[in-house]
Amino acid sequence: MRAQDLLLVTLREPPAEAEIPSHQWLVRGGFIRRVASGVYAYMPLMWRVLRKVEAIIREEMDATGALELRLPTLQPAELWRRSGRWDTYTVGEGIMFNLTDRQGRELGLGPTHEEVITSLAADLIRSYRQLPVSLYQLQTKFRDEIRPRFGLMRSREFIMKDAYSFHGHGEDLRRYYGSMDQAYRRIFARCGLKVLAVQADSGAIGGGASQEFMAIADAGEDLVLSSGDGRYAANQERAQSLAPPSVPLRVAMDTRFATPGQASIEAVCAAHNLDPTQTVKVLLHRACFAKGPDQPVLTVLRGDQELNTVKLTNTLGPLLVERGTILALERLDVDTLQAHGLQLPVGFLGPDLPDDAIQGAPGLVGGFLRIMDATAADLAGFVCGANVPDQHRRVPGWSMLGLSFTKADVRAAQPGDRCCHDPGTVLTATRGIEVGHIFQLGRKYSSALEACFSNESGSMEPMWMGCYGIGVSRLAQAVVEQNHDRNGMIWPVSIAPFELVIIIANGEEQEQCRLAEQLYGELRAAGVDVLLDDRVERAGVKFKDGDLLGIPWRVVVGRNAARGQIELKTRSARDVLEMDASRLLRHLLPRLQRQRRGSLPEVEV
RNA sequence: CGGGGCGUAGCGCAGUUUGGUAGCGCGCUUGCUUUGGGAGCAAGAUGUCGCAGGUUCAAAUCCUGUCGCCCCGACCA
Repeated sequence: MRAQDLLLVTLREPPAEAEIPSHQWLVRGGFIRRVASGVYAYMPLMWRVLRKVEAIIREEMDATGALELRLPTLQPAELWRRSGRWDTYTVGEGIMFNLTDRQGRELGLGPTHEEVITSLAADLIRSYRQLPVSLYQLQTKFRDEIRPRFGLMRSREFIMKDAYSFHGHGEDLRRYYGSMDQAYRRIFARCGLKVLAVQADSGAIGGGASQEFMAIADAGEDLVLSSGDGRYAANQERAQSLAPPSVPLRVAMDTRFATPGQASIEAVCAAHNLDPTQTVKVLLHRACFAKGPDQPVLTVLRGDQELNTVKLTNTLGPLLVERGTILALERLDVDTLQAHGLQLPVGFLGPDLPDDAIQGAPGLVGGFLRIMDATAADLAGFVCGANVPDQHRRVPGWSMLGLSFTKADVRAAQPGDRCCHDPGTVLTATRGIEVGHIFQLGRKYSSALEACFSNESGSMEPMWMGCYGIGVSRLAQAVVEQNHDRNGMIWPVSIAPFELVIIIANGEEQEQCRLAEQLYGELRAAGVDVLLDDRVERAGVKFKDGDLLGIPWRVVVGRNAARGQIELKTRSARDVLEMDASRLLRHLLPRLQRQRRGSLPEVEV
């Protein structure tokens, strides 16, 4: 490709819309252009990168025995109602773009494809003899993100690889899940991405075991907690740890004491010489369900602990199965309570807050569902609010309150906490970008959509399913986030838009042009993905653009062209190798061959 | 959805407080010079000041409404 023909438009200044380096560089380099909030055009350079990423994914997916296909983006609501996700995805999370056609039929733009693939599998798969089957596609997905951010990192239209596998028994699902785990590690390594595999929450997809692949980056939106020994890593949404021990508090008898204006744990502790671990905190939420009334929830944690709302949500679902999926969990703080016309002594609430405290609030029916975290349950004596303004209470033990709680792990693990598998090690925090997620779905969707097969003994049973996603466009940007310097991007050879750029230092020098054209032809003939910068620009501009675009190899044909001398340089290193042009291919090709495989360990033949 | 901010040339921005001929830098066009790290000089082109109403002799500027975008929070595969 010649730079003249590339419609290369680079920007000297970062656009105002871009916050993080990868977003700035991609826009400055002319790789992407914003069309609407969270909607981007992939320009020719970006498209070359994406196609290389896709090629790597195809190779590795095919190697697991998966079959590529293409499913529709436009999907009928009826299918989503059968799995019970239409409401979750449209009304609840509101993440699915949906529309009504001219005949009044409701449709959604696919944010994911479990429903479609499962109904197809139900049609096509009849017998255990046809299993296992794994299907995948590379396709545009649509999600109406509340707040699109960071270019391709969180966009409303993006490219995703999604795969779905069907199995005759759980053991085969786990086997294939393991091989997808390995395939994913190979894909990311080949793309030059440093990832951390972590235990994850399954979220709205649901199901059993799941693992996320996090590209390590400060700009990442997820917090990963991992142990120094490499044996444990989890998304904070899901992470478990040992809370610090509490400071014992001996309470002889149930007493109230005045805490004027001390509406926070810190204030109470400071004024009465208490440790936060000697207190309990009470949080109120409203849980909204697909069916039935909203549920008031009262959660009790030890005073020094924070609530993990994902864990709380996951706890509530099974407790109230009859109300269907949880659509929202809303914190009832001072402002919200006032908006509902409730006057509660916020800051002075106790675990025994009576049910009638919230009577009269619109939409809320019945008493509290009371959830208690183990950190609170383990306390013998503790201090809590007395449900009266400016008063707290010393309680000798939980039996005093005569209440029944559902016990659950709802605390947020924190960096510095001791690990469950080895209290001698502690968790450290890393930020990550979720580039892949694999799930063992089990039979959730196959049961809902009646995707059954006849097993060896002739009886019908739902198939076991797994699903496996990679954010393709996000991955490409994550590579830039991990690989850039102050001059621009630094692409790994395996997914670079071009492997090598030839810069003609002075386009008016006949010798330079002639030698550059000759090398361009030779490199192309040798199968090298080469860009010839033949633009009528000064050398400085071409050098700057070459750095900005991050093309991994650079050949400069300049003042020594008449003597047949060129310069060879890599984007990442400073040193320049001056050599005779005739030696270029012999020097370059073996190195390129190695780099095209990405950072995979060498395989001996 | 709550809070904050911004919409002026392709990009980055000033001008708005205090109403009075539409500006700057980069980019673009032409010419000459220059030619190894985003060149110099000269001449030029480019705007429905987001949109719609209103106030006024006069609106980028004041008022009302509306649309879009960004940031923080909430939320989030």
